[in-house]
Amino acid sequence: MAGQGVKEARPEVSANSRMTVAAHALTWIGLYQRRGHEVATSEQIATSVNTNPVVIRRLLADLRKAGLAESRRGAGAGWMLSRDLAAITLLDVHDAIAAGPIFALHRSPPDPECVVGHGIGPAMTAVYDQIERTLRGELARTTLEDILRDVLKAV
Amino acid sequence: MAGQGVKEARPEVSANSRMTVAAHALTWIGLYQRRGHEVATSEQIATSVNTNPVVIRRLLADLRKAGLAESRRGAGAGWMLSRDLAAITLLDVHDAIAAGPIFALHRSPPDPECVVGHGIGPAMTAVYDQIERTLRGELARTTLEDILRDVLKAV
DNA sequence: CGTTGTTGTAACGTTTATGGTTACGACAAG
DNA sequence: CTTGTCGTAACCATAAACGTTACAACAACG
Repeated sequence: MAGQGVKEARPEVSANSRMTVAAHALTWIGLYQRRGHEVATSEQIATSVNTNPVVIRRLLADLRKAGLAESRRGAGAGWMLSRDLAAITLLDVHDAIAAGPIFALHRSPPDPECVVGHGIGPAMTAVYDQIERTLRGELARTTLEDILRDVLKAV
Repeated sequence: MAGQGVKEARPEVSANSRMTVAAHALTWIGLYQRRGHEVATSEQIATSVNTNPVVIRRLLADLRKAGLAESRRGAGAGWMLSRDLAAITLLDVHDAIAAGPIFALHRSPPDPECVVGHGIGPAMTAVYDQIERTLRGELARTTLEDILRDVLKAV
């Protein structure tokens, strides 16, 4: 090869941890409430997640919009679940955090004069749509109750 | 609400178009070869995709590493497929472009002293692994021949 | 009615993936 | 030797998500 560059290996990390953190936070609140507490603070959750409380508040704000969590203000404030862990699926969480599609079409539209450029969009969309449907089906199969059971089993 | 901010609406674009462009490029080469041409240039492909030739060359370099495409240098150089469109699945393309996982765990490890922080990683990994398996199964079901058929049908 | 603890949210800065562009060396056909 | 194309580095731009600081809003409680 020509360059035999030192700087190869295009990274490949990315990927959203929002789903993980959201599931973590809700599960934490659920367990905390089952142990008799009224509300959980973003500070407590952030300690378990190992991040900043503001990150938790921002994420929980999205979950609240979706009707999965509620918050109370003032002194002694905090967060609680809107419904039981068993009634929240990972699909609910996924939709709540407005996770975008896995794949996307071209950034700028391909050449419409070209047969391939003209037809590739719909062709790929058909595949992507089917994959999204399957993904949603998989996510819908698992509830946060399942997750908590798994978590407690690992102790 | 307090702020009722003007700057809400967390964006949600992202998503990889690499898969789309890779499928587009390979399909284009395949069709071009069926029409009697030996090789396709990155310039021609870039015109159809509506991007820069270097982007195409970079992408095809990845596909070549995976054994899906070959290139010829010198004058009259260009790209060709290593095997027929019918023998290339979207899973092959997916693996070739080294697409990362859909979901990720925490950026920095959660609190291991906390029950949830300790067990949430393995619990979510189990779910994510199952989803990846399903995704791969779906991608393996479609070949570039299927894509081309769809493309030509739309004319 | 003030003190206090917590949410709500703006405003930045940082990191990372990807795409776009320019530049130029390597290479092979003719 | 000329010419056309790949191979790749180098750099900039864009965008998403995270991390952090700051502070107003708010409600319980003395």
